[in-house]
Amino acid sequence: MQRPFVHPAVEDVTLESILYALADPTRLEIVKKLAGGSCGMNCSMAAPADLPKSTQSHHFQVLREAGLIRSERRGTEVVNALRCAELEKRFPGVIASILKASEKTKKR
Amino acid sequence: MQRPFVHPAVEDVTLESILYALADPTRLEIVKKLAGGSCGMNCSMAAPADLPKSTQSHHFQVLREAGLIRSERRGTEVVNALRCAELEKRFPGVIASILKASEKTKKR
DNA sequence: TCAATAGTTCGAAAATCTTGAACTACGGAA
DNA sequence: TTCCGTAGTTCAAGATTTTCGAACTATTGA
Repeated sequence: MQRPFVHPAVEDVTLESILYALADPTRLEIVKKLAGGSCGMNCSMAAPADLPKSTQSHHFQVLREAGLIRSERRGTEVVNALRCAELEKRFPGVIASILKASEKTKKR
Repeated sequence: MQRPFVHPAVEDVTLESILYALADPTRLEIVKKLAGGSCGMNCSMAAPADLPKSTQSHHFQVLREAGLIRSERRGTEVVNALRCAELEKRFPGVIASILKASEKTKKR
């Protein structure tokens, strides 16, 4: 827990890592939830309720390393936030259109 | 080879299957190549040159079942084409923005 | 009819993912 | 301050996916 989080610079974020991160249903779920709330969210808040913590942790790591989220330790918890603005600048429309599409799709 | 190809109806295509299919570097490469040419392309044409045929075949199957491409047998070969228009209607901007982003990224 | 081309199928080795168990860090209570 | 609970991480191994060689099928052209 002491190791600081590593976030890639926006210019180092690759499209592929983004797609890879979003291709997992659980991670897409997390991203959707983060996109919903305006401010950051801790891990257990953003992840599906029944997901084992070790799996949670793994998914957040993938999202972080892909450059999709920014994580910050706040006491005992970790606050995660989507890097929307930066990513929109780097890959215009990609995240936005995916999030929009995912909203339309979810009511099923 | 006799089995006919199965293509999902547009309305059955899921965002997740699309993202999953595109998240693989090889498959993204294939999709980019298909998006480049205006008409269909056979498998070996669209796939990276050195990719084993069995792997090729697998990737095309994934793309097909995800709903990204439509494949048709033409004599001994299979002609593949992106289902752009349909997908644009179902998931506006998703494929387009990804393709655009991938162009920007590729020059490296 | 035969050979060549284009792709598919199968099975097994290699690579990834998932998760329980044990652990670390921090904050609050006593 | 020490102890407990909460939040998250790490590790290792079992489960799942991917990859790809080898053998196969279909179709075309000679």
